[in-house]
Amino acid sequence: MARPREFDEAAALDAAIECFWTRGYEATSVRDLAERMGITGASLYNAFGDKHALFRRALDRYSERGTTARIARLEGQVPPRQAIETVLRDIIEESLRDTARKGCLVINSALEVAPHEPDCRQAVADRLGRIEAFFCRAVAAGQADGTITPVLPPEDVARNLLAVLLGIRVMARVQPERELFEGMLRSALTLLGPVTPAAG
Amino acid sequence: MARPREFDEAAALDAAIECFWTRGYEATSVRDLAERMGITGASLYNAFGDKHALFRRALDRYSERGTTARIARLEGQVPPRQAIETVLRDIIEESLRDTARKGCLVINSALEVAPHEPDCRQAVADRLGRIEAFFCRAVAAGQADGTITPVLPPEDVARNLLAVLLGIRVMARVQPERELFEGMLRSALTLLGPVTPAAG
DNA sequence: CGTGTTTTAGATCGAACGATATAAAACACA
DNA sequence: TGTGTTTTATATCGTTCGATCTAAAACACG
Repeated sequence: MARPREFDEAAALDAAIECFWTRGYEATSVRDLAERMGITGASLYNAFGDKHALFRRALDRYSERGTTARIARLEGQVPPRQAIETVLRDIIEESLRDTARKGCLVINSALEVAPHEPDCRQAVADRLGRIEAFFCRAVAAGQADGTITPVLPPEDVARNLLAVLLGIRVMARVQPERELFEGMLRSALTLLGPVTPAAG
Repeated sequence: MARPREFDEAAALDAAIECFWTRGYEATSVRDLAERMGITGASLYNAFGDKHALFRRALDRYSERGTTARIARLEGQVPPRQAIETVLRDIIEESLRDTARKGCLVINSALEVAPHEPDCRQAVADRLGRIEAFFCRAVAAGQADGTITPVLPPEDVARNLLAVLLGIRVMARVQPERELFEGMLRSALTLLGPVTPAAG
């Protein structure tokens, strides 16, 4: 019983994601956002509240469609070792295609926004915790079915895999290089043991 | 043959480092900087040029006294394996004491500033490249004297160690936890092989 | 076809931004 | 003790910031 929205909220959020992703939170102005979202400043404030609330919406939307979503699709569908490797290889390829050096919005926000905003910090910590937990479950599953060596605790292997993921995301914003990324991954995969567990 | 400086440039730069380190580049205003540096805006611009030039000076000064300096002091003085472990353990302890979640200025700048400013990107890439090169030299030296297993190429081990360093620095800004940091390190050190190479 | 409600567009708010102009103050050198 | 030069302090400069006001436009409902 009122005038309807003239813009697609999802598309507008995608445009906001693009802005925050590329330039960061502080360097993105509300005028930048409104222009890229194809709406006026008044509509932006009417629909989303303020800049910070819009950022939270953008961060949440990005999170739902990022690595966490890929993990949900892979886990249980492919063997654990392959799931781990696929997640990290996809991030490597994405980072090498990322000529604008956007990196990952969650991890960019981890450094720029999270330390000063408790709710963003919680959201970022939650996402990274889920990734670490996935790695841990996958390693444990691989150890259970014999495809991953049980000499290391799955928690520690998962932490190294998380470090590799974070390392790739950081270097993607500075100097994306295939050999660097694949070297990080190769050594981490060594922690899983030989690919085919040679029986005797 | 003129009026002398009334402020200590080094101390002023330290104050500027503190500002950029804690709040980041964009969120730090020139007025914040001048106040913390104990000088007026006019003196700041007269002495340093503009905000970006001051940031570069601060980043350079920080870099000279950070991990790179510690590496220079350790390398050649202690066994390679111990040098690697000391560097990373120091970063872990520093991160756990870092209640303000400042992390590392170089890596914070890697995400916020480097993608958009070629000269900062070059400076950051140079610093991280030096750290990776140190890890590589240390692993190679350890392999040469038999204290590090030669089954992995030193380049790849160095890349994983760099990823662990970056991972610690990222998580230090979000959620510093000893078990996470030490788990990253433990698994990376596994790549070096057993501490005492058991003969037969 | 009014009435009520929300969204739109455009103008603009006060505050803060990076940076500068001006002139007095503090030195080196003659 | 003048002269030249740099640094200092104060008061801004014009711009942009995040956010809001006003009123017209667009719908649902009666």
